[in-house]
Amino acid sequence: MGPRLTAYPALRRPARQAPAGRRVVTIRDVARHAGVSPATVSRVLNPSSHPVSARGRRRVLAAAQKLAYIPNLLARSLLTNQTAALGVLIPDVSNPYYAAILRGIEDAVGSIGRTVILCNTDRDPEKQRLYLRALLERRVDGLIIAGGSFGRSESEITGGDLPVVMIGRHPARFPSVRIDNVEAAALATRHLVALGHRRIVHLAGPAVSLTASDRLKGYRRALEAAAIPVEPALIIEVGFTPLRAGAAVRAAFETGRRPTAILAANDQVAIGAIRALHELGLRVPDDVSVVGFDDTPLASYTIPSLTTVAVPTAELGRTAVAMMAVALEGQRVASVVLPCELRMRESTAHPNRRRE
Amino acid sequence: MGPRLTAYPALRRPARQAPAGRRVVTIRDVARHAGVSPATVSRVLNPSSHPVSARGRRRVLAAAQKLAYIPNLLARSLLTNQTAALGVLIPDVSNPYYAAILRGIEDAVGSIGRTVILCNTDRDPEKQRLYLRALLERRVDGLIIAGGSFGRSESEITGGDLPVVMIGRHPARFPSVRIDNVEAAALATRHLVALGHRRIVHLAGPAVSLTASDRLKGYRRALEAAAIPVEPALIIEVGFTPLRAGAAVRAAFETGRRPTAILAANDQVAIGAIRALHELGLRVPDDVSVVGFDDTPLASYTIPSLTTVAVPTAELGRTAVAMMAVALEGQRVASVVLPCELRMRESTAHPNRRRE
DNA sequence: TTGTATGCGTTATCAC
DNA sequence: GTGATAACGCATACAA
Repeated sequence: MGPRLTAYPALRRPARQAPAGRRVVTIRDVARHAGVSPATVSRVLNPSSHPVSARGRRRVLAAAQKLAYIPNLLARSLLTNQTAALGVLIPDVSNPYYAAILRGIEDAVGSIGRTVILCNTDRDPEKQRLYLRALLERRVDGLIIAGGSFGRSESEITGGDLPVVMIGRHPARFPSVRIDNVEAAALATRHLVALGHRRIVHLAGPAVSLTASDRLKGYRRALEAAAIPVEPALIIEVGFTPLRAGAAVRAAFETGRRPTAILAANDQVAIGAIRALHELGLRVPDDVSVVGFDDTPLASYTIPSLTTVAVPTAELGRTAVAMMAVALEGQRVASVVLPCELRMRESTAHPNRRRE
Repeated sequence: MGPRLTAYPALRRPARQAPAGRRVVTIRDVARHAGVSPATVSRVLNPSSHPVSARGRRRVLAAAQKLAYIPNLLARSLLTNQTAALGVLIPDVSNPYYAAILRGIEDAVGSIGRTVILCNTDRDPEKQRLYLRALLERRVDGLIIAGGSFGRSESEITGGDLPVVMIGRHPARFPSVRIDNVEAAALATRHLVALGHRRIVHLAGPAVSLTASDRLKGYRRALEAAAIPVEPALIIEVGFTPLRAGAAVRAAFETGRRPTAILAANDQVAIGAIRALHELGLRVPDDVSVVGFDDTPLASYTIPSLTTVAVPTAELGRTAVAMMAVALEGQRVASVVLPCELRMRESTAHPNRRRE
C-alpha cells in the first residue's frame, strides 16, 4: 500500500459516470458571444491596466451577463498562485468559545475578499495531520490555527513557507494573537482571595491545552502570592465541557473541609459546577463563589449571572486575520496579546455570607 | 463600472510582488527524481487501473516521500471536474444551534473525503448572493444550505444543476432534511396546555425564518385545538437570541392579566426570559412555566433546567451530507423529516403551583 | 509496462 | 486597442 499520499481517498476514482454533464460557461464562450478574444474578456472582467475600447467592454459585459458566466477560480489560481482561501484549524465549532473566534475570523476574512476552509481537529493529532494535508493540497494562501496540539518545529506544520497565524499560545514559533491566560487566571483568583476565600477549587481544562495549563499556572501563582498553600486535591481536571464538572464538585465538596470557591476552566464548566452545587444544596454565591472564563453570551443571563474573565473571542479572530493580511503581503508580523477583564456579576461574594 | 463580476475584488491585482517565491514540488520533480515519467508518478499516486512495475512504484513512492510532494488539488480539479469541496451556507456559527448542525456536517463531510467551505450569511440577502457566487467560482461539488432566505426558483440559487441539499424548510424546491417545526411547537404547547396553562406567551423567532414561522403556526394550532383564544398581544417577536427576551417579558408580564407560561423560540430566548422573570420576582416554574427549543448543551445545566424540544442538530447535519453523497452519485434524493422529542425538565409545572 | 502528448480554464507576454 | 500563444500542474488517451 505504501504511505497515504493524498487526503482524499474517497475521491480517487471519479464517481460512477464522471459528472461529465456539468458543462459550464467558459471565458471562450463569452468571447465568442461577444465577438472578441478571450484575452479581451479577461481584461474587461479583471481590473487590468490594459486598455479596452468602450464598445468592446460593453459587448463583453453584455455577453457575460447573458450567459451567466462564472469564472473558474481554480484555473485562475493555477496561474496566479493565489487561491483566495484561508485554512482554519479549530478543535470544535460546537464549543461556543471557538465558535465565537471562528465568527470573528469569518467576518474579517470576508472583508479581505477571501473564504474560509474549515476543519475540526478535535485536538486529535491524526485528524490534524490529515486536515493539514488537505489544506495544503488545496493550496490555501495561509493558515489560521486555534487550539490543538501542534509540535514545536515550523516545518512540521507547513512543510514550507506558508503564512501561519496562531490563536492562543502554541509551542510552534509562529506569530500569534492571544490573551495572557496566566495573568487572567491570576486576576480571577485574586478576586476570590480579595473576597476572603482561601479554599479555592480549580476545575481545570484538558492538560494537553496550553490555555488550560496557563490558567492553572495563574491560579497557583495568585495563591502563592497570597501565601495560601496550593492543595493538589483542590485541582481537578474536567476539560472544557460541563460533563465532568458535577463529579468533580461532588468529590471536592462532599468530603473533608469544604471549599468556599471555584475557579472554573471556562463558563461551561462554571455552569456545570453551579448546577452540581445546587443539587448538593449549596447556594451560589452564598455558600460557594464561582468564577468562569470567556464571558460566553449566556454568562450574563444565567441565574446567578456569572462572574467571569471576559476573553475578546471575536477580536482574537479578527486580529488573526489582520495579521494574516500583512503576512500575505510578505511582511513580517509581530505577535499580539489582547487584554482581558474581569466582569463581576452575581456568582461571587464573601465566603460564609450566610452563616449556617 | 458595470456589474461586479467576481466575488473576490480584493484579489484582482496580485499582491505587491507576486508571492512568486513559493516554489512547490510538482509531479515532474518527483518523476525526474524517480527516473520515470510524470504519467507513471500519477499512476502510482492515484489508484489507477493502469499497471506499474513494482520497482517503478517503489522509486516513485520514495521520491515523493523524500521531496515531501503534495499534489495540487486545483490542477487535478481542473481536469476531473471535482473539487472535493462542499459549500456550506449558514446564518451564524456563533449561534449554538447552527454550530451543532455545522459540527454534524463537518464530521460527515470528512468521512466522505471532502472539506467544507464555510460562509456566514447573517440572513443578509446581499451576503448570500456574494458568498454563493464565491462558492460557484470555487466550483464546489455541492451546496448545503441551512437557514437564510433563499427564493423559490432553483436557478436563482445555483444557476444550474449543482447538487443542493437544504437543512430546514425553504421555499426553494431542493431536497431537504428538517424537523416538523409546526408539530414540534404544537407538542410543546400541548404540554403546557395539559399542565393547565391557558395564557401562554410565545416569544417568536425572526419573521423571515420559516423555522420561526412554523413554530408560531404550531403554537397557534395547539391553542386552537384546545379552544384557547390566540391573543396577538401574547405573540412577541424577539429573534433567536436572548437580547430582546427581557423587554418582551416585561411587556407581557408587567401589565394586564399575567400569563402563566412562555413558549420560547429557542433555548437561548428561554434562558433570557427566565432571567427577566427572575428580575421581576417571578419564579420558574412556580409562577411561570417556560419551554425552550433545541435542547442546547447547556439546557440541562441551567437552574432550573430547561424543558425543551430536542432537535437532533448534529443528525440534521450528518443526514444532509448523506443525502449529498447520493446526489453526488447522480441519483435523485428524497427529503427527510427527522423526529423531535419533548424533554421534560424543571422549567415547567402546573400553573399557580405557589398561591400568592 | 512505459512515455508522449493533449487539454482542463485562466491570465500574462508578446506581437500586431 | 486587439489577439494569438504559452504556461500553470495534473490525469488520461494513445502510441510504443
